[in-house]
Amino acid sequence: MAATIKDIKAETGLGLATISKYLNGGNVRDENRQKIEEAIKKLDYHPNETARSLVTKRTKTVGFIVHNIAINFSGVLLQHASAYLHERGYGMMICDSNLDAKQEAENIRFCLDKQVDGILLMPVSDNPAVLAPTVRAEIPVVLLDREIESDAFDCVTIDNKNAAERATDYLIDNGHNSIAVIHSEEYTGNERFKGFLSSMEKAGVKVPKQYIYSAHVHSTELGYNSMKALLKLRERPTAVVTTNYEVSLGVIMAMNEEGIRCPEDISLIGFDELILPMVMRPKLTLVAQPMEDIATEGARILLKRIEEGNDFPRQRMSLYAALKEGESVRKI
Amino acid sequence: MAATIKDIKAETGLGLATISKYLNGGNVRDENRQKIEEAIKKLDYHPNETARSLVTKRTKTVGFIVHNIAINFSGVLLQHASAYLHERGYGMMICDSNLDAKQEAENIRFCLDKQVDGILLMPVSDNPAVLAPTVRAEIPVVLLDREIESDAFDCVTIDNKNAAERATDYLIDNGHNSIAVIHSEEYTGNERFKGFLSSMEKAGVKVPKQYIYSAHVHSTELGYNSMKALLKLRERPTAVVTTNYEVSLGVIMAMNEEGIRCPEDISLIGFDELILPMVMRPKLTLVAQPMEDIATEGARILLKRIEEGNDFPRQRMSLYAALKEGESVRKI
DNA sequence: CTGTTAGCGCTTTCAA
DNA sequence: TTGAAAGCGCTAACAG
Repeated sequence: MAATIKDIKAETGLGLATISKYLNGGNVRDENRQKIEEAIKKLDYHPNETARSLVTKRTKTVGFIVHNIAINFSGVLLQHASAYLHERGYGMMICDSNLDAKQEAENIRFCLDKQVDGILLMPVSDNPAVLAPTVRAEIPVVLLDREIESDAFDCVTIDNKNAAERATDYLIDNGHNSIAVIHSEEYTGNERFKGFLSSMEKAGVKVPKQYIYSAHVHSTELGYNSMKALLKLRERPTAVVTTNYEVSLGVIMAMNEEGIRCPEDISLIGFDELILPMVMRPKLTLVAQPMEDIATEGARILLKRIEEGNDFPRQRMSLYAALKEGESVRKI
Repeated sequence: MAATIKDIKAETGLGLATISKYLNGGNVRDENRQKIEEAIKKLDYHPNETARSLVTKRTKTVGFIVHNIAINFSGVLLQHASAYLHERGYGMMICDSNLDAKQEAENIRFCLDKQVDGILLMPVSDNPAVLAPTVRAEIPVVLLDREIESDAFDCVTIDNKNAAERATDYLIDNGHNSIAVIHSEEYTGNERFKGFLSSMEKAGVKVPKQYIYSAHVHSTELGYNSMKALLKLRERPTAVVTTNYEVSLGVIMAMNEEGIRCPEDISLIGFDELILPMVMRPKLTLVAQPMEDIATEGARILLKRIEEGNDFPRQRMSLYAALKEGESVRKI
């Protein structure tokens, strides 16, 4: 059996309170401090965090609920959030919603039952109702990557619409006006689609229906199938905008299979500076999300709410995402 | 404040023990069962898992310590392990060692302090000493992906040496005998390197020194730099074996930059069936690790030890990794 | 600065 | 089946 504070008491002859005080950084007479430290070493004592949590009502653990843990984007966010939290003594309970709103709701309940101090959520659902239990439990939630229509939660996203608009502007500035778009109907996909439309409208270019592809969620298949379809058209677009990393991969697959060269035959612009766009040839021109900032800002806000209470206004951060020029866009 | 079992007691007039029994699936008179269920609904009661853990000495949480959470391979393992564990009511506390042995040791301590019931570890260090604290705490550990020289821990890996040997055999069968290898000095890198050498020896082919590249850890840079160096040689190899996914990416980057065609100019064979090899052209020929099996077998063994105790022998599973033919190897 | 005491919310004997 | 009581390991008044 692991040593408890009582064993330290027996070993040192001191009172429980003194030992507890020492453990929590309080002032203890030097002589006693030494005794305690010796006993701790001798007995290999480590405080039981469960017991501690029961009385402090703090678990020093936050839940991180991810819409899809298998994708690279999540891994990078996880990495930065986890580094930030660990440095501050917090652990991270991870839950994968697997793109399923029902699983997401279960995950929220799960985290609450585990008494997490707060939740970092990359939402699947856009329904604020799924978060109702967190409100009742008075557990703060920070939304990452996607927003939910509700002023009850902090959130950290990028300027999705604007970023997509700038990306499309870039194509137009390079002489393109026959541009297709492949997007999802998720939050980010929709916002980015809006940005695309806005740019096209601004430029006075009409977008034919057969140049718009979409599906419920972002996926490699969506990109692949859409690109295949686009290539069957009599009038092919000269450029394609994708609203997500996986979609870009699918598009590239399809282009490769059909022997289409990029950017000579068709230009491409996408999202997210993950490993592939750097490895690919040509280098993909893309909108680079500040992933580290999204993660650490989200974690920072969450810890602030946990440790300083709720008496500051909701934070809705929209970070700037820069366009990084690669070689996948041809000047016409 | 959240409702407690005492509130249920007050609401129903029943004893604490009866309610607790109900919560834990015991037999309760139908009439009382109804009362309890009503009260639970009315008060929105959820058992406090922290309190529960304190008395049962079970947190129903396992630690998952990953050598590097940012890479795709980890994400996929995480996905499968998390699905398996959640289904069985277990949570997952995640820690990233960031390829640093010191952080790994801290993570182990962290998990132990959080009273996890068991640990899934993708190790950075190959020193069994880092695991000493888990032995003292009598917390079971299952090693994933990499082994540690010690008969104290279960582990689930693939037949690394054999897989690399088969991959190299494949090159040789296709007429190659001028083959370079790029590996890390980590466990998997070394094992796979051994397999490479074994195959070459079997075929009676000598490997010149300048065809062997290595570094401490697997990385895109290692692949990139090594390939660049290889391409400067007067006598270039006709094929390259890499011992890891990231390394392959680096190799491909270098080939692209130098305008080397694969497999026409140089053939390539690598590890791990993640997204890139499927998107690339040509499709990469590779050793596909059974990632789902690694994760779920590891989790299965861990839960078995947690729930059934330590009275069964150490498990050292070495799963078979199949060679998947792509188009990156040319027949000579 | 130190020690006693009373819980945190739950499970678990044990007797009824 | 039920309930009273003890206690998991710790912190937090409070009095000394």
